[in-house]
Amino acid sequence: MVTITDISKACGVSRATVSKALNGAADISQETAERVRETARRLGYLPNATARTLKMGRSYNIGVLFSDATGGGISHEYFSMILESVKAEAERLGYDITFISRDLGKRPMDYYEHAKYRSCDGVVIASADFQDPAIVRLAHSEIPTVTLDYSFDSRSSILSDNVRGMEALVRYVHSRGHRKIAFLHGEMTSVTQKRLASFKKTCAQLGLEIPPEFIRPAVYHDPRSSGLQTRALLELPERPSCIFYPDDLSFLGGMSELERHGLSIPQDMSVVGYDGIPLSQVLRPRLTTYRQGAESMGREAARLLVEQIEQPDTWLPQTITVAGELLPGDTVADLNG
Amino acid sequence: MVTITDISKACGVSRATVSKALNGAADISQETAERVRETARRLGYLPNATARTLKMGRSYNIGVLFSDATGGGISHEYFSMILESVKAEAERLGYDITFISRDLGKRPMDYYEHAKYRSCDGVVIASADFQDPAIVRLAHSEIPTVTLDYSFDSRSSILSDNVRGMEALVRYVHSRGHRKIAFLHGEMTSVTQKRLASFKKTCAQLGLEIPPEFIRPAVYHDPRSSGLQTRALLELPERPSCIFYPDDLSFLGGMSELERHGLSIPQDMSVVGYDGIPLSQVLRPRLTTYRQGAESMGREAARLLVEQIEQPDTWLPQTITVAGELLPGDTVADLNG
DNA sequence: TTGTATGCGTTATCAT
DNA sequence: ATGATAACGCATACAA
Repeated sequence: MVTITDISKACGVSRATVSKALNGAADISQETAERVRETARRLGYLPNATARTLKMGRSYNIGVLFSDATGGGISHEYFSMILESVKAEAERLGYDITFISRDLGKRPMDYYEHAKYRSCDGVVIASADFQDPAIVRLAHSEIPTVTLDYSFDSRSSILSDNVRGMEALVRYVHSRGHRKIAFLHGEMTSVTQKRLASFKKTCAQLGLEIPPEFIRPAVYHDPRSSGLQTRALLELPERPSCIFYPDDLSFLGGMSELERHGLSIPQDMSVVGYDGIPLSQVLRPRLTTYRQGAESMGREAARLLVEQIEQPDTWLPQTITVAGELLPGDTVADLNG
Repeated sequence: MVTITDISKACGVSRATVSKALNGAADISQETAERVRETARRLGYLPNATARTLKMGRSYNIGVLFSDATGGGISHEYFSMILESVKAEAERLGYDITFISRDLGKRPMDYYEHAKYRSCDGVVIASADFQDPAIVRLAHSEIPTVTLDYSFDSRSSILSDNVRGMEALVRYVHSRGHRKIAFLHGEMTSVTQKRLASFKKTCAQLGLEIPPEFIRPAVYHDPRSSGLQTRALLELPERPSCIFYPDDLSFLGGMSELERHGLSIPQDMSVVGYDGIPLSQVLRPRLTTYRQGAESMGREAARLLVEQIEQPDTWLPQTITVAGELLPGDTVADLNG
C-alpha cells in the first residue's frame, strides 16, 4: 500500500507537506504541490478512508436501514427504487453507503450501536417498524437521521403524500361513476392510517356511504391475502363496483381471484392499486394506481441527511412531502352515461 | 464517545489490559477481565471499527458491485434477491457490506480504487459488464473477489446453471408436443451465449429444426423490446407455437402484444420465461419458467468470499454452479393427443 | 513555505 | 498477570 510516507520519501519533503499538497492547501508552493501530485500519481497512491475517518471523525459513510418489518425488504420494487436513489445521490455527494442491521456475526448489536461501530455520519431509515425500540433509540440519538414514510419528533423525514394520493384515487374513481367502493388496507402503520383516513374523509366529502364490510384488512405486498379478501368481497350480498388494493403487487392476488370468478377487469370489476411501480404499467390492462415518487424520496432523503451532517449549526428538522402522480391506467370502468 | 482509555481509567488498569480483557485474551486474570467487561457495559462502551481496521488491516467490510450494465440494477427482482442474500450471509459471518461504485463525489475513482479506499476485505461482483476494463482490473487485483454469472480465470465465481436451465425448459416444452419454438434472447453476454447454445443444442438433440427467424434479439428486462419481437414473430408466414422470453419481466411485453392480437395464453400461444422471480408465480396464468437459485447464489457468493478472506493460504479459486428448478406454471399448452 | 509533533482508537510486542 | 510503547495512515496546530 502506498502511503503519504512513501510519497514524502520519494519527494524529499515531509509527510505534512504531502498531505497539504494533496488536499490543495494554500500554503504550499505551486511547484512542490505539482511535484507531490505527480509523484502520487506515479506511485499509484490511494488515500485511505479509514485513517482519514479516524483522524477527522467523519467517515463520509452513511448507513441505510432496511429492516423488513412491513414484510417487504430490499426486494420490493418500491423500496429497491428508494435504495437505488439514495445510493445514487449519496455517491454524488461523496458518501458511501453501508447497510445497518441488528447483530453482526457473533456480536449482538442494535441499530444505534451498529451505526456507531461503523462511524456512520448519519443514517437513512426506511421500511422499518418505527415502534421498534431499537429504531426509536437510533432516531432519538445524536446520530443524524432521516426517516422515510414516518416522522419522529424533531427529526427530518421524507413523506410520501398518502393523503393526497388516496384522495386523488377516490376522486378519480368517483368521477368515473363509482359509488360502491371497497378498500383493502395493509397492516396498521401510520401510512395505512393516513390512507384509510383520507379514503374515508374523501368518501364522506363526496357523499359516499361505505359499508363497514367494504373496508377489510389485508397485508402489504402479499397477493394471497388480498386474494382472500377479494373473495370475501365477492361473496357479499351486495358487491362493490371497485376495489382498492393495498399496493400494486397485492392487486395481482385480486386479479387471479377475479379471473377465477369469471370476472374481467374493468368490465365486471374495477380495481386500483397503490405505489405505481414500473410493473403496474407493464401489466395489461395497465393498472390504475398512484405513483409514489420513490426516486425523489430517496434523493431528498440523502440530500437532507448530508445537509444535516455538513451544516449541523444551521440545521433544522425538516419534513419534505413528496408528491406523487395519479396513473389513470385502464382498470377503472367508466360507469357514466 | 467511550473508548478503551476511559475504561482503563475507570478500572485503574492499562489500555492494553482493557483491550486484552475485551477480546478475551488468555493472559488476563478472570477477576480483572470481569471487572473490565462490567465497566465497559456500565459506561456504554462501543468498539470502533475504524480504529480496529486501521490497526489490523482488516475491515470486516465487503464491497458489493452492482453496476447496471445489463440494464438491470438493484431494482430488478433477481438482483435484489441476490443482494439481500449476500447481505444476510455476510452479516451472519460478521461482515458489513458497502456498495462499490465508480466515482465518489468529486473524486474520480474506478472500482478497484474505491474498494481500496474503503479497505474492503473483498468484493462481490454482480450485474456488471465483465468486459469493462474497470471490472477486469478489480477482478485481476490482489483483492479477493467472487463474481456472479461470469467467471474470470483463477477467480472464484458463482454460476447459475443456464445450460441445464435452458435444456430443462426446451425438453419440457418439447414433451408437451411443441415443435415450432421461437427464442427471444437478451444482449450477448456470456450468460446469453450459454442459454442460446443450450437452446440450439437441445433442439438439435430432439431433432427440432429451428428456422433462423425464430431466434431474435431482444433486451433483458425490457418488456417493450420483447413486445416488438413478439409482434415480428406473429407477422411471420408460419408462427411458432411457443415463445421463449429472455426473462420473466420481458414476458409481460409479449403478453400485452399477444392480447392485442386477440391471442390467449396458452390456448393460442404458449410462452416461457426465465428467472422464476416471485412475480412469475403470482401472475395468472402462472408463468412456465426456470427459477434461478438467487438466494443460494448470494449466500454462496458471500460464503466463498469470506472463506477466501479468512483462509488465504488454503484457498483455491472455485466455481460453484447453482442449480435451479423448472416451474411448470400454466403457460405451455399440451399439444399431445 | 515547510517541517515537527501529536493524536484519532485500537492491537501487538515485549518487558516487567 | 500486567503495562509501557509503538504502530496503523492521516491531518493539523504550531514552530521554524
